[in-house]
Amino acid sequence: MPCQGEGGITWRHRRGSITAIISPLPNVKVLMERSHPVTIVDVAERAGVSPGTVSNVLTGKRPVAESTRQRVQRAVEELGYQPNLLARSLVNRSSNTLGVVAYGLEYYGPSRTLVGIERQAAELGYSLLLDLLHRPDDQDVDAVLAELTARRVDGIIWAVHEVGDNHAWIDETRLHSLPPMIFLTMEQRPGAAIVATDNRAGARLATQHLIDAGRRTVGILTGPTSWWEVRERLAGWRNALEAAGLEASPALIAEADWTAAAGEAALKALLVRRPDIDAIFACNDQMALGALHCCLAAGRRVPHDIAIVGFDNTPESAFFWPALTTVRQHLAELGRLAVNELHRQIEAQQQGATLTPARHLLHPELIVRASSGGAG
Amino acid sequence: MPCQGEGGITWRHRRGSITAIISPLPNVKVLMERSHPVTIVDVAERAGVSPGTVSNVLTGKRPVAESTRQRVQRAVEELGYQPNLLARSLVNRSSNTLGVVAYGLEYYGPSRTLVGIERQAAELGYSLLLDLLHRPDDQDVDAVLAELTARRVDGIIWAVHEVGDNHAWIDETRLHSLPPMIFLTMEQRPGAAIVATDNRAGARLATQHLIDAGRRTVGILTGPTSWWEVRERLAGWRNALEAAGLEASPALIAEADWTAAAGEAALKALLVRRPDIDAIFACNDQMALGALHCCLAAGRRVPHDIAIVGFDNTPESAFFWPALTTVRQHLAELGRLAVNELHRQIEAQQQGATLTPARHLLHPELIVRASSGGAG
DNA sequence: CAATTTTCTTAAAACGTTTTAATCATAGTG
DNA sequence: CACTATGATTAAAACGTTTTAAGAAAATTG
Repeated sequence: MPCQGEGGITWRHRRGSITAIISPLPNVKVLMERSHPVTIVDVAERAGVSPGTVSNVLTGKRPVAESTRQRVQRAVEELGYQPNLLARSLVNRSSNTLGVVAYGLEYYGPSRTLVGIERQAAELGYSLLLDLLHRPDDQDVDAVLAELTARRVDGIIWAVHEVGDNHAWIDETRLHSLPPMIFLTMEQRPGAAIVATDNRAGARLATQHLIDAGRRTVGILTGPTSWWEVRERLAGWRNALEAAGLEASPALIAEADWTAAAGEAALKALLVRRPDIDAIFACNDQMALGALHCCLAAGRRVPHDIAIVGFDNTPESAFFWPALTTVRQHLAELGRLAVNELHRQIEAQQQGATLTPARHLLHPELIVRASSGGAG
Repeated sequence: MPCQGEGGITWRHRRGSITAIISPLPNVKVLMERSHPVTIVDVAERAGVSPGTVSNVLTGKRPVAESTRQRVQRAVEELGYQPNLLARSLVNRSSNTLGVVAYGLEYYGPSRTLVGIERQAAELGYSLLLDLLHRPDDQDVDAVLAELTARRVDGIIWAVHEVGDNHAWIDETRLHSLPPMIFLTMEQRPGAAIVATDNRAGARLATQHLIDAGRRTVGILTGPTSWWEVRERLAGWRNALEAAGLEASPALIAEADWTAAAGEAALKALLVRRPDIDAIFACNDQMALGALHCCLAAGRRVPHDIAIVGFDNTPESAFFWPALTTVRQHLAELGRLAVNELHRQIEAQQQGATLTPARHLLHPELIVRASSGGAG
């Protein structure tokens, strides 16, 4: 029978023992030279209780007498005990960790979204395991998913743009063997929760603004059409123009690769084909910058001869020359929402329920500046 | 004695059993309705060996007969077994994980660096645990460090700018209770390994370039001087000017907050004070953009009246008007180097050795474009 | 005051791996 | 053939937690 009180110790010492120097002053103890990280057993010994009781104090899941709680707390502090989350996760079958698979972190959108994800995750008590793809379309995705499940993440956020057929990577059966998962910017399909910006609405907003400003021949500068976002923005552009009875033909479309350099070149070629263009909707701010450059070089005044609208509202866009009218996405909010939704799914699953996967669409907003002539 | 061969099973079934449907076709087995994740014991049962042997096959750390290896491999595949890295980490006392503490991920530099970190980490087989600070200077850093050590990361990368006295957060005694750690962009001090861009050299490069172009009154547009990087760049600017016998007085310094907006305002004020300024070194590209804007608005021609050089070489900088001369850092390389160095420290520590902490300084390079008149 | 409930504690069994030391074949020696 | 190497395999003990079921002490009751 374990003896108690007076600091009696019944738990066996294992491995290197703790050398405690008890200073002459009462209640002041200095620990030195621990040869191994302190465990819950060490704390239990010092507090004269069982490991189970220490656990109860720490997790607060079950009642414990005030006096022993204090004794344990003091032992924890004196030893500088830090629980081993690996062990805890192992027995709990939950790591309090979310996996984030992302692409293009060096760009504005994804990094902003990641910040939102991290914040909300931290708020809900999750840690983040980060995996980056080097290309959106050709990578061994199985390896990263295997890695994440091997680490027993509670959920996965898929923040990779839908490009080409990469959405086929994770089919429904695959999804079945994975923890709860949420997709950012990916086309809706059964069994998967989604949080995304309404790209189509954003493009409509931009195009309608140009139409309202009296423009009649609105070209579009797109990213690669293998991207789902691009196809959505194209659709929005087409919608707005057709609704206004204006031309929305392929002849007005120039495809680039998201960069300012390519944007400049693509617009240059487009203007040769269609010198009558009096407005451009660029699918991101960088290509819009390239477009501004192109116009400047070609002697076309912005916005007098050509009005330009971008997409993203990067911080620099307000300082382009002229300042860029653009579409703002709520990127951090997107990330927060994704985490919240994922959290819901996780909790539901832990309680044995299954939620019907939600689908959130965030509405972008138009920021009017000089490049569209709209700022007056 | 455990019976072997013929698929004899000696390992007890625990929890929900595996229901295997053996199809009429030989060697084709379909598994259904597993009620629990498959463990190494399940694999062992199916292969008719002990868990220890399965472990030996999987880790390859000890020899195992070819025939049993194949039997185990097949069992692994048939069951779709995925090792539980939490359990493995627990017994190995190493999680194959690096903690990354970062700030300002929404900005160009940090996100680029993170990409470099992630790549090299993936290459070396580490997973990344990401923690973001919301501000560089006032946060409970203890909590994030505790979290990382609780998850038993093998090492920590500190990618937070040194601002104010935040370097005091992690003093040498604190460092002693942490896993190996490497600091990005932090002033050298004993006991800590460092990888950073040579900011001073970069600033010298930029300033010297302006001097060589015949400028005589070179102002500087800085970020907050509480940042270590800013103080370094200021020093480089001063070095170059003093070496050339030119003025480097406080009257030529304008402080802003890294944004284009503040850069524009700060330069405007500076030009009122010192209308004789004929060149500006801006401590990042965004403030340089603000500076361009300011000059444009004030009717000062760039580079004719004022030459401007930035810092960072953001992709957009080549498309500013005029195209921006700037200093390029090798940000991704910085991240890779940090991981490599940290990896060295980790390996050394695991072998009981201690490395003297290294200090890498990366040399930035000057990218000459139109804004300094240097492009011809 | 005996009987019963309530409140705290605890021993022991998980969780899913790896590792150590021991066992057991098998093959190689003299 | 007895003996020793050699190599493959295994039982059992870690790793550091939480949880379950049971037990002990204290508090409440009749």
